[in-house]
Amino acid sequence: MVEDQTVEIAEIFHLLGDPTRLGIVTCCLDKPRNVGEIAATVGVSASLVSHHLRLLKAARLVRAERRGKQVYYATADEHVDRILKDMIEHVAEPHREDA
Amino acid sequence: MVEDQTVEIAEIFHLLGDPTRLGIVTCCLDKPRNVGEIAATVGVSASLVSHHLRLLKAARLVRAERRGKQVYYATADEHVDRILKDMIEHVAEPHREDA
DNA sequence: CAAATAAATGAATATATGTTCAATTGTATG
DNA sequence: CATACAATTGAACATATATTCATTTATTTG
Repeated sequence: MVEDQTVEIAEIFHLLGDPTRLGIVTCCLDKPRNVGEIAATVGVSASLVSHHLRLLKAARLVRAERRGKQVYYATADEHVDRILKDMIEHVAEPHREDA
Repeated sequence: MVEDQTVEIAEIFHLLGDPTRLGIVTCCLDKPRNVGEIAATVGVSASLVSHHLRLLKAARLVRAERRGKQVYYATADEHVDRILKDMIEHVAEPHREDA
C-alpha cells in the first residue's frame, strides 16, 4: 500500500478512534441530528460536540445542514455508514477465546 | 448503540488510527511477516514495531507465531482483513468535491 | 557453552489532543 | 431592535501516547 493512502486512512480511523467522537458519529447514523440532541444522547457538552463535529466535517465523515436555529449533522455517505455498521457487526460477533 | 460497544469499537479504530501502526497491520495483510521485515517495510526501528505489535496483539488485531528466531505476525482474522480492505477501497474511490 | 541474531521490554521525553470554560456568532421571534 | 436560544470558537490545561535508546530475553549455531 502507498504511504499517502496509509496516512489518509489512518486519519479516518484516528477520528473514529475516540469514544466521544465515535458516539457522535453513530448518533447520526440513522437520521440527521442537531447538536443539542447529539450532546444529550452522548452525554457531553454542546461545546465539545461542536469541537468534534468540526474535525469530523473537515474529514468528510459527516455533513452539516442548518434548519433554522439548529444545525443538523448526518453521516457523509454510504461509505461511512458501511464502515461503521461493519465494525458494529464485527464487535457483535462472539470472540474466539484461546486456551 | 451501547456505551460499552462504543468504547470497544473506538479502541479498535484508535489502534488503526496511527500511521505507523496501520502500516504494520497492512504489511501483515497478505501473508505473515516477521518483525524485521515489517520494520524494513514500514521504515521504522524493530523496537518501535515491537511496541506497536504488542498493542495490536492485545487487541486481537494480529496473531503471533514464532518460527525459529523470528516471530511472524499476521492479521488475526477475516474480520480485520475486511475492515482494512473496505477502508482501502473507500479511500481509493474518487471524492465528491462540493462547489 | 559462547557468540550472534531477533525480538521484547522499560524508562524517559517530546508532542498531540480531548476537555473545559468563557466569550462570540448566527438565527428566530416578541 | 432587544431578548433568547443554538452553535461555534479560542485559549488553557491535563493527559495520553508515539518514539527513542539502552537493556534484556529468547533462539539458533559454531
